[in-house]
Amino acid sequence: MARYNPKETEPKWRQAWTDADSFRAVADPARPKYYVLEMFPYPSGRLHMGHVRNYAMGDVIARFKRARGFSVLHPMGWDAFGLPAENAAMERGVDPKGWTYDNIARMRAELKELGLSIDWSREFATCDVEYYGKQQSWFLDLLARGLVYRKESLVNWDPVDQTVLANEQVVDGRGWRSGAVVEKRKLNQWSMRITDYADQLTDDLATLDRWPEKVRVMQENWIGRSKGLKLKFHFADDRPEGLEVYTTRPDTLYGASFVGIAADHPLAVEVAARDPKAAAYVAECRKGAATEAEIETAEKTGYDTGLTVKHPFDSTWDLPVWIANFVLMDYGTGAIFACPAHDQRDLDFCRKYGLPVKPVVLPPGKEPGTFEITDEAYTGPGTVYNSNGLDGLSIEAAKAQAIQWIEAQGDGEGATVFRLRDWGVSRQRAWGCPIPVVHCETDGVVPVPKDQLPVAHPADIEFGKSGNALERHPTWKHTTCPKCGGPATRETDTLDTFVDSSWYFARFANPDAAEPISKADADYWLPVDQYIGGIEHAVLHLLYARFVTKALADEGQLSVREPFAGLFTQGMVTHETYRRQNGDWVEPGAVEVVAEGAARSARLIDGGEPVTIGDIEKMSKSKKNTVAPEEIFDVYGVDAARLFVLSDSPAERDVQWTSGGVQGSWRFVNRVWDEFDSQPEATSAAEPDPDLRRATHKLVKQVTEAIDTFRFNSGIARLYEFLNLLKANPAKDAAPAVLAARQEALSAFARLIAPFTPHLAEECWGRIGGSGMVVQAEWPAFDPALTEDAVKVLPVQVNGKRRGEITAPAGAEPADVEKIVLADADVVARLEGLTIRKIIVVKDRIVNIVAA
RNA sequence: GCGGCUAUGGCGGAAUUGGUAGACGCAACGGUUUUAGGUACCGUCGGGCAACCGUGGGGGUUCGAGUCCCUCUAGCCGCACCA
Repeated sequence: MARYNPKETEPKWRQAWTDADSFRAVADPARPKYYVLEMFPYPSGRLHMGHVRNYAMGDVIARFKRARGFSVLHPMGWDAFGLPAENAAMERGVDPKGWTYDNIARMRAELKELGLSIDWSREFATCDVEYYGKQQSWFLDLLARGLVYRKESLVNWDPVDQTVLANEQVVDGRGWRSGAVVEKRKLNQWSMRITDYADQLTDDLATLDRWPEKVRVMQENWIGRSKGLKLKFHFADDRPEGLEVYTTRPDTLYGASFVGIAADHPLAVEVAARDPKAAAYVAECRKGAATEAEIETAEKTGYDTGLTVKHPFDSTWDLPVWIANFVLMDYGTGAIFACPAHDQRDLDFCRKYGLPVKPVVLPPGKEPGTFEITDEAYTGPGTVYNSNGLDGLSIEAAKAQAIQWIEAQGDGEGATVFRLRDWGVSRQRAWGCPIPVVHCETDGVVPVPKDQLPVAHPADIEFGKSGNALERHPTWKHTTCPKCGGPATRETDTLDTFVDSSWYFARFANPDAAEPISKADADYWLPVDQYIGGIEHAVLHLLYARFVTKALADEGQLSVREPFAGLFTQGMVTHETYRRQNGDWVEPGAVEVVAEGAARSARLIDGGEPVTIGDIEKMSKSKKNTVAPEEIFDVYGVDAARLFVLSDSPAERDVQWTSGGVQGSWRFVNRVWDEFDSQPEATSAAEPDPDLRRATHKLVKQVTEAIDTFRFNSGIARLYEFLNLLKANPAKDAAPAVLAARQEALSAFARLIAPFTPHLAEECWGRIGGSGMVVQAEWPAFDPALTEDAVKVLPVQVNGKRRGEITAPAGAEPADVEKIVLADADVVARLEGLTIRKIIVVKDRIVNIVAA
């Protein structure tokens, strides 16, 4: 059997594609466009199996769409700013810029080895000054528009690393890197007004019908739109201003027991100023619970301020005002009214402090006299009662009525409240996009004029110490005010790296454009037709990109209002874990796994020490359960590796890497090559064998549909199946009809495997004398009439149990099928002693005889 | 607590969307070739001697259910004192 040699063929074909410039994206108005994009990588320095799977998926789609006549854009870039480069600088004393570009060079080479159909002419990194300078340009546009602002806000401050940390970088109250206890600090921070778009970002989710439901739900929850009432309670004493609360349950106002305010509420601060006990309670609350688990179990506590407010519908009814630890200052108005009967937290609180509990919603089927609240609040449907004018109304009607009354009284109005907060984009880090403003003593914050962009990093930036190297630089920040010409200092904060990735897809439309986004090119290419990436970006990156797209569309810089028409979230690559007796993790390459029947055990190859086989987990350095792609490429070639990560699991689920699995893919590669290699050069002019011919057309249909629906594993299974069929119809000593059918089959097969194993496909295509390269060939077409078998095997059931089968011509009428069935000896034997009640014939599918 | 998803052989998973459950692959077992093999090739492979039984458990709809409905259980993911 001819051995396939990927070491020879794979580099050869990659060079051929490069020479032919096969993957250059051309905005051809005569052809439909297709923009395929995988989330661009952080240049960590090495390619891992997760990259292989992610980019292989995108490549399947890109090659498939290209073959189907689309003008395809499939670009690649680098999400290159960020903390790891600065950490490397501190740990190893290297320059972040040099470190990053070295990593990019290494990873580019590795990615190119994957044989991806990428238009490399569009490549850029977000740390290229040509890129972040354009980002500064549109940042200034949003600033001018009021979508960017600066305000003092509470941030997580790491006192050792001297920087702000994102919430995700705070683990159990400590900085993830330094281990220092994180402080809350008030700092002037730049923010983007994403909350201005909260409604649109929610509403437009409904248009994203090619996004996973899961991601849409996550975004919807994250934005957290709720509709209710903002209502001002008047104080019982003669304080002029009222106390504003937010509620989604105005229907339960008659069930109110108290009004609760957050410990940080201005009123609480005021009370604390004159009441030492209140001050002590507020201080206690501020310490607060740090972890989620603590919040979960934290007891509801409160402090009675002694103040009272009047019930909005009954001026003789006074409600006490409590400071309560479960009321949050940064949601709604920082104050609530509590209805214990229909809210569990309020109930817990009222039971603890002996406050009244009055039900005002009667569950269906309950009597007013007998319904009682014990230790569980009732939040279900029902009819409002105990509520004067609202009595008898449904919850929805009572909400509307209460809001109407409050509005008529001038005490408030129906309001929409979001959980989404504005996006804080300031980072005290040098390795990021500088924020292009200066601070002038006379003119305050002044934007850098666009003709002075980019605001670039200084060349002699000194990393290697904690804190912001831009701040520390001796000269960089000193400049002159563009307005008055007087002395000024540059802003030394840089932008969150999520800003960098919030528009890169639009820059790919034309990475050389003078303006940030070439409108003409973006109008052709955008939106991204298929975006592929990890579920971990379900909220942050995907939400920011949607926001920036809308903001830039309102600026007139873009036409689309949604960046990604289709989204696919792929699963991870996992591997078994192994541990030595002392608990140390061991890499798979050092372990030999032995199977005795179903039982498996493992030991070190070197020395034979037994090792424990652990859980299957995401490949990670810390658990040492990684397999280096280049080692796999070296043994089996790129195609076998690509094939395996796509074939063994559905694309949205995790795939478990196994050495046996990739060997199976490698076997397939060889068997395919052997099949092509055994086909004689001479062509057969005979009429093709009809069965093989039909199987070929069926295969084309199945693989086409599988790729279209991201069911790569199923498509590959069909290819394996078909290869088995070819083996059963070998070229050796074949009849001319079979040889002719094989010609058609192999021609289709080479093109069908091309998205998955592109190098092998080229080699096979060349072997059977295909014209040009597979990358230039059209996707095979199928004749629908030939995708169905001419003769159908129909299972025959008696009372729903399979009792035999018959063959009938495709499309046979039920009456004719019945005749065949009733003439079948096996079936007749089964029916002995029974009376046939009914015969159900589903055309081309099944026969069921109902008999008793 | 709220929201979402999942459950099929020893394992990953298929199943024309209500019509032959277990395709395809891995592992295992048996064989052939080989000086040898952790190679390659061929074969067997849900359970049961069988009748039959089998898609997490229980119920239902239907001529027919892995697929639809109700209910329970287990696991995974996201959010979380959000008023």
